[in-house]
Amino acid sequence: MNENRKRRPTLQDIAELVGVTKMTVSRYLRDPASVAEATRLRIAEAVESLGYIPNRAPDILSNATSRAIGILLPSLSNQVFAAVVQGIESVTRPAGYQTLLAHYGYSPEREEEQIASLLSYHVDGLILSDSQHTERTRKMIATAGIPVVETMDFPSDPIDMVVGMDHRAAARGMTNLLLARGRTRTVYLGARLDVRTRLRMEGYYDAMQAAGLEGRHLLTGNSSTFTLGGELLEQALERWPDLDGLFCTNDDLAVGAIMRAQARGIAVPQQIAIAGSNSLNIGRAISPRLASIVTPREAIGREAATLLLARLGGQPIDQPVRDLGFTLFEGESLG
Amino acid sequence: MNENRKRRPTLQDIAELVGVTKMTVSRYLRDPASVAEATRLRIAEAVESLGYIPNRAPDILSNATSRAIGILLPSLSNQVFAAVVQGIESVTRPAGYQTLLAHYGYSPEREEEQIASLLSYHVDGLILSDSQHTERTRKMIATAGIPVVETMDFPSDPIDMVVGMDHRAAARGMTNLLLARGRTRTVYLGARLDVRTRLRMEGYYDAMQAAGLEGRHLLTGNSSTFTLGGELLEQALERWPDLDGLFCTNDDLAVGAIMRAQARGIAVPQQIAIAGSNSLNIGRAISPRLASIVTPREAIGREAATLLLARLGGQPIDQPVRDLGFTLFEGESLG
DNA sequence: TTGTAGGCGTTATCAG
DNA sequence: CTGATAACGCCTACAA
Repeated sequence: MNENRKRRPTLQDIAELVGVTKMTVSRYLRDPASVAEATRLRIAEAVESLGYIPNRAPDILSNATSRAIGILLPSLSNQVFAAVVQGIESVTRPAGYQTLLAHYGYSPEREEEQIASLLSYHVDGLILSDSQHTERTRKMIATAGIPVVETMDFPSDPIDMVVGMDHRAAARGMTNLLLARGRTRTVYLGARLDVRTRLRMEGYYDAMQAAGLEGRHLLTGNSSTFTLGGELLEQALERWPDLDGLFCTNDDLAVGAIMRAQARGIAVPQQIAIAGSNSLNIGRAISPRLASIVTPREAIGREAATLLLARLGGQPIDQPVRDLGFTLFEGESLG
Repeated sequence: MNENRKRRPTLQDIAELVGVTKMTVSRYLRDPASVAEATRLRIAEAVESLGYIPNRAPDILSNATSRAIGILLPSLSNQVFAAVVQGIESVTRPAGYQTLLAHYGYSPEREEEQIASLLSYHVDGLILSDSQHTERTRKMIATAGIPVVETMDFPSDPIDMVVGMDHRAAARGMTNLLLARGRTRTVYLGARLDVRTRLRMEGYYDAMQAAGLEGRHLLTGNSSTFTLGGELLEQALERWPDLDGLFCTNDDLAVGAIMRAQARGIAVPQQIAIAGSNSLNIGRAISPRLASIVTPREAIGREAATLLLARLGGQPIDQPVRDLGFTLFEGESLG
């Protein structure tokens, strides 16, 4: 349907212009010093004038290698993953690896499609952001035989390498902080159920039960927004008028809850203590500053990329599962 | 260096397993009905058991077409572009087109690299998010001969098609709203200077000057964060203690400024009116609700993708530059 | 319904 | 330092 599209210049076109064979041009492109000076200058000129664009397809076809790695993100709108990508690329870019990004809206089926697509481009490795995958995803990865790093949490059945942190322990820690401040009627608020939300809820219940308290939670399938945090606060208050604390699965919900509380004249933290997770910038800007789990997301990205490149370089990996830990930021919202 | 990597199964492998030629397998994969039933079942089984992964390289190589379009994003952490991508994919996915995402941190040089990379994969079209490009970027795109849509603003020298809105007029409108509320000493706050920040500042000055007032602005090269909004507020107050309004280049800064003002006991909007741009969810969650320019970002994505696919389908484009307009949300932060 | 031949653009390999 | 040849995996075109 688009027969009129100009054919792109190839090595052959450059070669003809210069009067050498494409082989010489190919050499020039990979290492200019490998051709004679006179030839070099003429090729350089021809490449420039034709606006040559390299074509990866033949290379991929014959090498089955691409110097590209695929990154799978659950969501583009979650700040957390922007930081992970930054960490990854701080390692891959200097090493000359390209990154191909794909997102899948937290859906394992969509993740499968996206992985199939990346594999069809022969990426040399994959960095995943989830621990739940379809059977076909696992099989495709096994067939491709490329190294994989699962990031963020710890899969019960790892595909290959893992770089994560213990969300359950972190949530336990944060819940204990709330308990230490005397908050015994905390409610856990969760949105779109991804693995991390569930793990944090488990950590919350761990801590509550260890303290001899029953926990309470409110979940929704909607994706997290600030306004949703406000709505969940209202719902929680209606259901449990005596609540004295909120532990939110992320900072978006938590900040939304703080704002709604303040708008309604509920003092934070005096009447209700509020904690979040991920420690986004907005939690530092709001007053009171938001207590939050500090996730080492950029470090996770860096470490994942480092492991992957090490494996691609044939180095043995002594410790394929790495826990990057976490810290708790107490802020001013716990009382 | 990775000679031990398993070779992936090819059509040939499947064919040998089944006892047909790869041509038959190829046909089966594209249209199972085109193969005899008995053959079909045996091929299906073999495909499954080998975990066959399609390989795009040969196809790209021989067709110079990929059914993929490249999307260039200035930043992964800016919510605005997540919405644009969603709009694009709501059109491209049903049409069977893949999207390849690349980001360039607002740097034209990095944009150039990323575009080169996408072109090397033979994307069929490009959707850009900026109007400033290097010379080489323009040349590469011309050489590739593929359709391009520039989105968000209106380039003075468009490459091809354009889907945007008038940021300058929008900023003029918002400034006029501030003026209508009697705010004559408004300051414009800008962060990392991209084209939109500059256009909005121009719109602000347009309106101030039309009202016979001198404008004031405070710019920084840092990227926008909520805490930065607070800091800029402080700086502005120090420099112009009499300021009665802030117009921020985006909602992040504006929300940060509101929070800092509130923490310092400055009433918004009574003492200082505050406006932002982009109309993110947080502006609706905060109290007072933030006045903001409502940018039709998802619509921009949809329209851009629709134009691009129309062109790829060979349809004539009657109107290659489209203005999707804007609205102003007054919220409660203007007084 | 299935098979054969040839080509897409590049690089590895071997010659000169 | 440069050239010739073959190969990568799939699809189009043609043939049986």
